[in-house]
Amino acid sequence: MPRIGGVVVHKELKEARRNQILFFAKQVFSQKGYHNASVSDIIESAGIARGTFYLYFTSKRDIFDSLLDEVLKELRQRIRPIDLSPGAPDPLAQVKANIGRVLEFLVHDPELTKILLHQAAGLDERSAAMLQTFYDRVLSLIERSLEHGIRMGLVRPCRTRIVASCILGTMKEVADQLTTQREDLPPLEVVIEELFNFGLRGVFARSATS
Amino acid sequence: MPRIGGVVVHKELKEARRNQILFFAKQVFSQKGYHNASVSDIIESAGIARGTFYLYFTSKRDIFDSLLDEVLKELRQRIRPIDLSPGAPDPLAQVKANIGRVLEFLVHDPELTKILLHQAAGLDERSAAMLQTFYDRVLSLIERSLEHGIRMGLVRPCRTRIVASCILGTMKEVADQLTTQREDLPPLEVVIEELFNFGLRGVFARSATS
Amino acid sequence: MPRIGGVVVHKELKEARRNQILFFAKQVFSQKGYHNASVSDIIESAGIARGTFYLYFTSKRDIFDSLLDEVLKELRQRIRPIDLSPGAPDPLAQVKANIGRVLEFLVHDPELTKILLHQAAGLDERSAAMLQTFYDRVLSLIERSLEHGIRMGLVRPCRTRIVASCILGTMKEVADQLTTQREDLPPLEVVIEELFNFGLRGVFARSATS
Amino acid sequence: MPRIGGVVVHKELKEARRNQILFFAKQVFSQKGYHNASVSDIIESAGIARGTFYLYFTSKRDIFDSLLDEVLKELRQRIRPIDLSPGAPDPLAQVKANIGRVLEFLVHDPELTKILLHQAAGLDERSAAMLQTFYDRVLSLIERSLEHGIRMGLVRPCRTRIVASCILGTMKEVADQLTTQREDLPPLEVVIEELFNFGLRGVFARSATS
DNA sequence: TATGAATGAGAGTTCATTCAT
DNA sequence: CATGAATGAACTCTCATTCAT
Repeated sequence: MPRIGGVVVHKELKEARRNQILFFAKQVFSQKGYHNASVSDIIESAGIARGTFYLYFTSKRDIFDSLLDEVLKELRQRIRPIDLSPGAPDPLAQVKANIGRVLEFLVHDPELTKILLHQAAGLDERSAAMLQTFYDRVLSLIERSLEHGIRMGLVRPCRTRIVASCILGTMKEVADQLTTQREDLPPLEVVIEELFNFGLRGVFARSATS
Repeated sequence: MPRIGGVVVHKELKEARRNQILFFAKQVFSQKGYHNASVSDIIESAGIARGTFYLYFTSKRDIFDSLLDEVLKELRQRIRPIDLSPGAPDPLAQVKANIGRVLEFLVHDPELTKILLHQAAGLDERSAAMLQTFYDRVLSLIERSLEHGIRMGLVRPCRTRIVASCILGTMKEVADQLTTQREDLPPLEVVIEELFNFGLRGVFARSATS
Repeated sequence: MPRIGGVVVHKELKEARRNQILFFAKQVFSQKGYHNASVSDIIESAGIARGTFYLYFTSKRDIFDSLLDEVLKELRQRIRPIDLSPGAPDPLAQVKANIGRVLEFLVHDPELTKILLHQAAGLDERSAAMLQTFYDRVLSLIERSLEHGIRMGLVRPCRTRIVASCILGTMKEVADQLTTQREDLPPLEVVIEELFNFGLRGVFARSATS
Repeated sequence: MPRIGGVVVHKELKEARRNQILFFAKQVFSQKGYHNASVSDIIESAGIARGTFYLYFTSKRDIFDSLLDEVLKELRQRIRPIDLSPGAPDPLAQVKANIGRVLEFLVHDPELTKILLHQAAGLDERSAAMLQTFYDRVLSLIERSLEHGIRMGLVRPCRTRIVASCILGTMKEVADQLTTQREDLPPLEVVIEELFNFGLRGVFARSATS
């Protein structure tokens, strides 16, 4: 028991230290960008020695990837396929819940959002591939939902791939605005509502008559 | 006269040389990203000497900014406020024309698009400010159009700022997909049509009845 | 008594531990060389903690010196001056015995031999001085033997210093070959015989007639 | 012509610069050893900037290898197979000439000799392989000469491989002594003579009678 | 105007050593 | 006595920029 306890405490401490460094690296990367952020910046802000950094991460790139992994993993958990089985909640409500879970997380961690939206995009092939994989999965999910919707008569026939891109784009841009703009932020529910309505009905006043 | 002519020819030559370097830099930046692209990469692909580069540009950053300026300037020209004066074309047609002009350019110059969407985003404060200014102008334009539309009864009442972000987001994402995906590209007109319809009517089948 | 016994046992344990670490360090140094071998390599292969290492040795250099000391001390013991007192064995037999004792040890501990011949040579002033001292002693011993031999009419007159170097060189090179070549090793006695004959008579077929 | 001249001068200048750096690196490596010599040491002694170094050599290792290449190449040129064709000089004279050419070069460039004998030996697998190849070639050459000599009745029957090692060893050790000892250096001819005689006749006074 | 050798600040990374537990 | 997390000096290498030709 004490032995195990010791090891556990030990592991927890290591984990805690690692998270502490990750926390400061997140700030630094989000503020200065990957390339303009130096390992020196990170260790200074974390208050650790150079060597300590390399005790927990194999390289500057490694710690960046850890952060990127973190966002993507969290987002993957928050984006759930629409459940169409009998007794499942209203599909539209499920869509709205997805939007809510995603935006909630991104707004709650603006640095990670910046890293996802601004830094990871143009870094190199490696991160491009990570993002590609992630966004492709998301797009496929949206596309399939649209196809289901069309079959059910809920969604109007359309080029699902293009429309899926549109929907992804609205999410990205709104998330970006929410994390960049420091003022005039409407309550998150309002944003979600607007986002949802825009995707559902567009901007036209009486689209049915057109 | 010959003097003047000489100078003019001279200036034209300088301009041509400059554009030549810009052309190759565009390829290099779009492919490798700002930081991973070295001045060596640019001068090698342009076939000029190191010193020559600094005869036309003051720094690596300078040439990148020139490229960024180029996209933004071109896009600014292609995005025109909706003309509501009597005798002007149908507002919706004007909107669609705007979308068309923008996408046309971006698809026609995928390298510049990549630079705009991927590289410029997380570079530093400087380029962040340039983009901010540009996108703010675009967002304001969209917002004002929405407000007009609401007043005219064409557009349903909504949070115009958020909806403007949504619209901007769809444009960005679709442009990105168009320039990244090398295959399965539908004809540009189809994309424009889908984009336009999505913004106008959303995805809902019979939104009027809801 | 138990106290003393305790201390003795204690000291023996310490000594055993020390030797254990020395043993693994020997493998590591001989395989990777002094500089490419890290303290991490040593403690990992020895299965001890970082701090433990510094309980038994003051530095990486210290443990290397200990190993070097070990070889030199052993070799010094195995190289014995030729005993010319009446009743002593045949001088040539004594020479051959010397060769035998040295080669026997070096072949038996190839790692130490590698450290002696390859690592210690170009390390720094410190080890250079250790080797210098050792080899000088050996050379002097050989030289004095040659002088004796000349006086006794056994050895032809020659520049004893240079010839001593030659003899030392043959020993070094043969030892190196013996510990480097993993195959085709002739029996040690054969090697000793050849080495001895070469030093004694050279390669010439009938040197007496020349 | 002027064009070609320009290019030639240019190339010559580059070559000169390279050699200049090589010259200083040689001193530094021979004095401090590969690992204790830093690139800073080299550029300081050469009086050039950090970047300049990497203009002429790709890495610290690269410049060391260049030096090692230099010795080995030169030595290969100076070691010539014994010519047994009719009318060729006396084989023994040829052997002595080989010894002379090799020692001459090594004595003339003691730094390179130190690098060859002390630094390159225990550096790593890479340089070990280079040396192995070189020494194997030399050993084979000696061995073949011995075999010829045996067939011609000039050389007494023996284990040629072992004896070849002995001969190589005498050369190495004598070269080492010559370049290490700063005083008491006998004239090179004397050394060559002694070395030659030792290899030929050994140390025994009248080996024929034994 | 064009060149490209030279520059040097600054980056990421390693590793022998220390010391609180 | 044993541990291993923490340290930081020192290393090699890169690359935007300059300037004499």
